[in-house]
Amino acid sequence: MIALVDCNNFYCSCERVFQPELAGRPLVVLSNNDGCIVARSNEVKAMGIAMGSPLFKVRDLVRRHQIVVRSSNYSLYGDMSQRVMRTLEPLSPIVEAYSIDEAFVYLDGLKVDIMEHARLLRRTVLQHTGIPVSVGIGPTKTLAKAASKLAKSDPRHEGIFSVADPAARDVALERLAVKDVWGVGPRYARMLAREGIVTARALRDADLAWVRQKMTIGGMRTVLELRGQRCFHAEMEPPPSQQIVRSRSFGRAVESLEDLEQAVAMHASRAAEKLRGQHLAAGLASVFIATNRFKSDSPQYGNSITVKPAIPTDATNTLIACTLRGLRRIYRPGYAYKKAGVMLMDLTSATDAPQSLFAELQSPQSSSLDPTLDAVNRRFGPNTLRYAAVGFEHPWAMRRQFCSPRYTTCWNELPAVKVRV
DNA sequence: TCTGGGGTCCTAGGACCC
DNA sequence: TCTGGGGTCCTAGGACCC
Repeated sequence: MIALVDCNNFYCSCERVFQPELAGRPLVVLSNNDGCIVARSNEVKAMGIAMGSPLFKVRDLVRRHQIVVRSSNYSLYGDMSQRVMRTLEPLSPIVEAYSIDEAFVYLDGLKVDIMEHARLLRRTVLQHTGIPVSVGIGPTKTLAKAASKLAKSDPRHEGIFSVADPAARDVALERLAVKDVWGVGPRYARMLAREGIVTARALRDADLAWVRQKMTIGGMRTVLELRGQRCFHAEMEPPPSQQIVRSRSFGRAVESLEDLEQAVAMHASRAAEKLRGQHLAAGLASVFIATNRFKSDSPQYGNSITVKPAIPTDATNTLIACTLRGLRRIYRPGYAYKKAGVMLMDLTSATDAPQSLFAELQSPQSSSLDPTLDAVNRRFGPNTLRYAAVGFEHPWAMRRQFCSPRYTTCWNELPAVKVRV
C-alpha cells in the first residue's frame, strides 16, 4: 500500500506554527505582490472564498470576517517542508517528496497495521513540526490521492482514509467527484460530464480504449491506477530539469526599455543561479514580456524570442547578454508592461560544457563592451560570432525564425485581445 | 505533370500538476 | 487601483533528410 501524506492548508499551517495565536482564526496567505489568495485556512474555505481569488475581489468578506492576511514567505515554507519530509523518512523504507506539501510514503513490506501506522505518521509529523496532515491510503498513487481527498471531506475520518479494501473502494469512489481525481483537470471534467461520467467510480469503469482516445495515454494510466494497477512509480530523485523559468509580474506597470532591461537582467541572473545550482548549462535562452491581460480596454502586446548562445553556458553575463539582445528586439514602446521573464531551455549537464571558457569569463581582463563575446571568439575563433541574438546555423532555421509565430507574432495589430507569452 | 516511403527533429498547442 | 509562479507530458503536423 501507499500512503499519501498531505499537509493541511500548508502555508497557513506554517504561519500558525510561528504565530500560534492565529489558530482558529480565519487566515489567508497571498501570492507575489499580494495579488491573489494562494492558501486558505479551513475557516476561510467554509466562507466559500475560492483558491486563487484576487484579494481585491473579496475585500468585503475579508473585512467583515476579520480574516487575517499574510504575505507569503517561501523560504519558511521550504524549510518547514524539509522538516516534514525528514520526519517521515524513518517511518518508511521509501518516502517520495512529491511537492512542497505532499509525500508518497510506501508501506510495502512493512509488517504493521496500516491504519495504526497512518495514525503514527500523523501524530509524529504534528509533534515534530506542528503541521497537521491528512493521510490517504491505497494500492496506487492515484487511489492514495483519492483517499486523501476523502480523508479531508469529513472531520469524522480524523484525517485518515483508506481505500485498501476493494469492497469499500466502490462506495468511496462513488462519493468522489471525477474532477477531484488526480490527472483530471477542469477541461477533462467538463468533457467527461458531457459523457455522463461524474464520479471517480464511473471513470474507473469507463471503456479503456475510449479513454485513451479522449484523454491520451495519461488518462489511460489514471484509469488503470483507479483499477488498482500501478502505472506511476516512485521517483526517488527528481529527474534533471528540462527548463528553468524566472518571471514576475510588476507591482506597477512599466513602459521604458530601461525598466524592462533591469527586470530581465535580474531574472536572467537568478535563472543562471538556479541553473548552476543544478550543475546544468543552457543551450537556449528565451525572454518574454507582456502587458496586463486583465486590462481589456488598454492596448495589449506580448512577445517572446529565443536566443542561442554559441555553446551551452551557465555564465551569468552570457545569459544576461543574450536575453537583453532578445529583449531589445521584441520591445515596443508605448505599452504598459506588467510582466517579464526569462526561460532557459535545452539544458545539458554543465560538466559536458567547456569549463575553461567559464574560468576565462571570471577573469577580470575581459574588457570590451561584451566580454562574453570576446572570450568566446578568442577561444573558438571569430566565426563563432553567429552567437547570440541572430545566431542560427542554417538558412532554413533563420527562415523559421522569421516565420514562426513564436518568434514574431505581435498581437497589437489583431482585433481580438489576446496576450501570449 | 504527377508521383514514394521511411525516418528524425522541432514546434505549437493543449492538457495536467502543485 | 488591485488579478501568482513555477513545472511536466503528449500529440499532431511541418520541415528536413535520404
